[in-house]
Amino acid sequence: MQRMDNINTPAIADLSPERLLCLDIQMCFALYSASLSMSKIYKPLLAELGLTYPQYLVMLALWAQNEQTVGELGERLFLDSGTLTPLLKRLEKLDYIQRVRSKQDERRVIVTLTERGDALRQQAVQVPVQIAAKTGCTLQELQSLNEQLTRLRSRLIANL
Amino acid sequence: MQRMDNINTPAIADLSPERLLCLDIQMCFALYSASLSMSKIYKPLLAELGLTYPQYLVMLALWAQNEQTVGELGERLFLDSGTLTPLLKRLEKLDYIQRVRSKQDERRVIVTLTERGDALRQQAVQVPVQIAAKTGCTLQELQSLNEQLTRLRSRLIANL
DNA sequence: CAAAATAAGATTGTGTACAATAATAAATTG
DNA sequence: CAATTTATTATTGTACACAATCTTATTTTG
Repeated sequence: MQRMDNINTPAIADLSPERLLCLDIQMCFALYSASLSMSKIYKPLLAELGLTYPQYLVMLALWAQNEQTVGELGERLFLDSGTLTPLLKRLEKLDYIQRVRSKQDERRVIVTLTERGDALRQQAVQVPVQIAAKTGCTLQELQSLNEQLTRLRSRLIANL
Repeated sequence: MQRMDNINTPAIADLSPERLLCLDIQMCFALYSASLSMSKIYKPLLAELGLTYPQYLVMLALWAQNEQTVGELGERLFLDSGTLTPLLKRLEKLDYIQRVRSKQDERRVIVTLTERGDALRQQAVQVPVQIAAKTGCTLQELQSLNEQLTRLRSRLIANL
């Protein structure tokens, strides 16, 4: 059943500017502050692995699929080379990854896990277990939030 | 009715590490990337006001209540002086705020809107209207996300 | 094939975030 | 009341984010 002319869901446009302003700001701020709080929760756990939160995301992407170009990593993580290049250089200095220019296309830089970077995966498995306890989320909440935020992100990116 | 022994909501602890890892990571990444996408949506609109997104949040806090100390702003926005001090200096250079040491307690710095900063409010009212269109959220989504994210943030901060 | 256009990363500059530390002021306490 | 402790903000250093620009390599096109 498609949505009918809906009495229970007033359109955004029908709200008073004040109410709209209030809700919109609240949601955006909730998003912003929840995201910062989340990275603070991760910080001490990731510090044991020598990683920051964005570095952890890159490692997750590489553990899921090794050998990706900078561009591919950027597409998956929604980050550009200005963010990734220095971050990847730090991961390289830690000997978690290797950066090698492609022979087929000298413009591309291929990022590969080192042995040490691959081994780190075993240690990293415990991270989300400890995080889950700290977030105090039910499975429903995790799933629901994940879906809503992913949908939101899609719409935002489509309108950039 | 309090939650009973619930067949429909398996506990986090009952999940396999793989599934937990997957969900947890997805949610955290969704949060992180949605937050970054949101600030990208705001950026061009706020640029017209000469503001960054965190600066906009500070202005919103001051429009809601003028004359706040650095500490009070930090408590509302979940930011510390290391972030706020340079940000406030930039807002001061823009002549949107004033920073004055309290006479009663020389440790405190009181932040006040300038005439220009107060006037900016009129221009800023249109921002959330334009944002709402771009987010493509229903009222339900805004409310639901706001509540969920605020609850999440509370739990995260309680566990820092 | 040479010139122009496009693509992929790197670099530069600005502005957060935040831990750690410092500097100063106020409050507490022996 | 002097010494210690605590509170408030500022400073320093590291690491993102990202716009704008640059460099180099590939692709397209006349």
